[in-house]
Amino acid sequence: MFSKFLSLEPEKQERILNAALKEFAQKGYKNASTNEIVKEANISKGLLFHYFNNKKELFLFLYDYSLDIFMNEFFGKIDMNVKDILKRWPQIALVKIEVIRKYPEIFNFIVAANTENASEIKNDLELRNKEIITSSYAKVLEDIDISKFREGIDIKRAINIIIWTAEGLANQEKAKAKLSSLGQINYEKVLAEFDIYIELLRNCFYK
Amino acid sequence: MFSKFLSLEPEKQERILNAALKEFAQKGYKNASTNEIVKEANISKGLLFHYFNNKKELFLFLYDYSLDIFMNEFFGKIDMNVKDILKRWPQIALVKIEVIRKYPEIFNFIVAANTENASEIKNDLELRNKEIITSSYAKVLEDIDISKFREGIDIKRAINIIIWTAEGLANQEKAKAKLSSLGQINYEKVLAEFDIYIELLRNCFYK
Amino acid sequence: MFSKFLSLEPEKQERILNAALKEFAQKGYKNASTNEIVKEANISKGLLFHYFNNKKELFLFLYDYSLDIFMNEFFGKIDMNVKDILKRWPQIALVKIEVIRKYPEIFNFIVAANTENASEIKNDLELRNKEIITSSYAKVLEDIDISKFREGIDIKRAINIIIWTAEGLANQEKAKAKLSSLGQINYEKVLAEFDIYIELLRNCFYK
Amino acid sequence: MFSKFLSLEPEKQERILNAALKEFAQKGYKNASTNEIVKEANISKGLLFHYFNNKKELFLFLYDYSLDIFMNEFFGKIDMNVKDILKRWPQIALVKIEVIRKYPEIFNFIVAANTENASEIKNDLELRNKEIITSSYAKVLEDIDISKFREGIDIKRAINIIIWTAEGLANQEKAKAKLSSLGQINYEKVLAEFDIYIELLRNCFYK
DNA sequence: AATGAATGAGGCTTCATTCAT
DNA sequence: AATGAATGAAGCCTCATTCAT
Repeated sequence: MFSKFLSLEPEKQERILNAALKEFAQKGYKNASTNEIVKEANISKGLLFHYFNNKKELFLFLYDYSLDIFMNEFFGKIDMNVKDILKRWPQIALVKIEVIRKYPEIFNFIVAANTENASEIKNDLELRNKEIITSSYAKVLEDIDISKFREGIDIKRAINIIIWTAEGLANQEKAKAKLSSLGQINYEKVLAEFDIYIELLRNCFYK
Repeated sequence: MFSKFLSLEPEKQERILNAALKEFAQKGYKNASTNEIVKEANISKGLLFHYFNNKKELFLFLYDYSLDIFMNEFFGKIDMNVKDILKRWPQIALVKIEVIRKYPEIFNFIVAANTENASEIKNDLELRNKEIITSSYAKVLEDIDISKFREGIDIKRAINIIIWTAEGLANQEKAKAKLSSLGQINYEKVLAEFDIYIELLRNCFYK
Repeated sequence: MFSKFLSLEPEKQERILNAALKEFAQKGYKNASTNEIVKEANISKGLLFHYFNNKKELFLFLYDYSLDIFMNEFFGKIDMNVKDILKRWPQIALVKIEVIRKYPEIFNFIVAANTENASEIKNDLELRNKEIITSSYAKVLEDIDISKFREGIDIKRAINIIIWTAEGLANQEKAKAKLSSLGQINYEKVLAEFDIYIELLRNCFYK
Repeated sequence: MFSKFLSLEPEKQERILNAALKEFAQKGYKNASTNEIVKEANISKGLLFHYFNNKKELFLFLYDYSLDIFMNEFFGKIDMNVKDILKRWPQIALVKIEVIRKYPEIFNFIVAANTENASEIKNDLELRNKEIITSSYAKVLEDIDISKFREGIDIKRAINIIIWTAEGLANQEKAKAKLSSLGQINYEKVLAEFDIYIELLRNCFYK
């Protein structure tokens, strides 16, 4: 399908990927201009369509590519031997942070793609996400040791609370960072904060 | 600024607002067509620009207008005498549901506006949201009775967990509804589920 | 449908029609350029699409318009009181010549449209032609006096021979004109030639 | 001129010719895509232009090639010893049918090429046709026995009527076939009909 | 105030042709 | 001879915005 593009010299591939990633992340699908992409990538108009046929296929290629890199990196780094969810969870947060630090543009693109309204791609994105999200959640929660939960606790819902707390904290910190002058997240502080919440939840749910 | 528009006969004002609300909610900022808006509102092309100068100002006027209506209705209905956060919170959820049911188009528009990437409006939206969100959170959490919390509990963070759990549950149900055949949220079921989580959290945090 | 265009000042309408007629007649549907049309008509790009939505609708409007003018003029001038086919036929040929002389561009366009391969419009043209051609033939042959035919003559086929002879002659003369230096048909000569054929056929088929 | 192409292995030559023939016949000159041709022929883009320089020369080479094959086959099969035009003519029709059945793609291409409006090739086609048509007509009518014609008959014009009748009938049947569900010509029926017309004309023109 | 014709820049996409390998 | 990546002009069409009436 995209063999023409994939057999390109890596340097050029990257130039095109980065240009497209950046343009889509900044402006969204509809507003992104293929003109800008080719200008930034320093290739001709025709060449982009030689590789990707049309704007939509370029976008979806980029999405699959980004998700692939992100997920591989992510799951490659998680230690599934940690069975205690309150220990695995901080680990996952750490790994996620590392991956974002390693591929910031890719992460930006994925986030932007999912805060997107363009009807042309909505279905295709949802199709891809449905599968990925459910399978990722399952994987991340796989093989959790539930023996540590206090008796009488509704374990399924307790786990949900743990997850939502983690997400909530992450979003809060992101929002704070946006408001601050630097726009940068202080990861060390976040992790420390994270530990406090974990302790709080441990007292609630564990024996 | 928009005095010309505001001194219009109310019926015509509404026609224009509804047409624009609907178009933006359905298609997003960039994809929305001023042509469709004037056709739906049954006014001339020139008139729209006579009132609002350009598309962006129309959109932002609509956003301010929507937020205003929504917030007024929302805060008008909340009973601030309920000081127990685990009781106020379900109340807030109920009120939110009522307001959404009363102004579905306005709510759709606000949601759509915030899942929007168009670079032309991103900054302006964020500017508006920054202020609103922080002040709303403060208001909703005002005057909470913390005497019920067990001793030794980190109250500020416990409240955060409560909030994030509520948000997490809401998002989960929205996602479920999207995947289901109807696409409709069963509010009664959600509220029942909500109660279970509240009980779980009460056992954790309260005396 | 095309009310916007039709309520234009006639001078501008004509400018646009002529420009489009000429471009399509010269280059065929696919090869014709809307860019050239607007340049020739001295209007902006957007305006053409404001009137006609897209290239195909412009073309089909032109076709219906051309056929309408041509047919009205044509049938308006034929004297249906002439019942003898060998007299009506030269009359028809004469009328056709007159109409072509009056609207040469329109005739050129109709001919060009029908020597056209573009798949985008083939169906629409055939749809229009099927109806027009059968009804025209019927009208032109309506009420013919067959009492003059010799007994034993297969009248239906004899009439076909008469028609095909007329068409054959007309095509031959057109081809000759194309080869000559002027490219112009000498109508007087053609009519004289026509009379000779009519006499020949009268001797064959009539009492 | 095309020596490079002609010194190719015949199998490859044929692959290219058939691919191009098919594409042009189906889509017309302008609409035909050199991309599709090279894909179908399984050669590289560059090679096509190495052999034919450009699209136009490819098309005209194909036209000359097709006409050459068609005419050779056609004239090779006609029995010029049949001197009676009313007998030679059905023979010619039969031969034409045989050749079309033998080389359907070539015939399709020739027909399509001549119902083509593309300005780039119009002149070149007309140039080629002018010569071919006049010389073919002369050849086909060569050495006709005119002694059978009744005295007083204008023989040259009578022959024209015979020719036009044959053409008229052929076109009528083609049009009928197009409208029918199958789109196929029933050759046996056409030939029977042909015989009726020949008898009619024999009674008119022959002693 | 109100209209809607008119603009023209910019959008995506196609395609014959070239050229380095 | 043979490849196919690369070009860029030209194609059709959209759309916010302006302006004469």
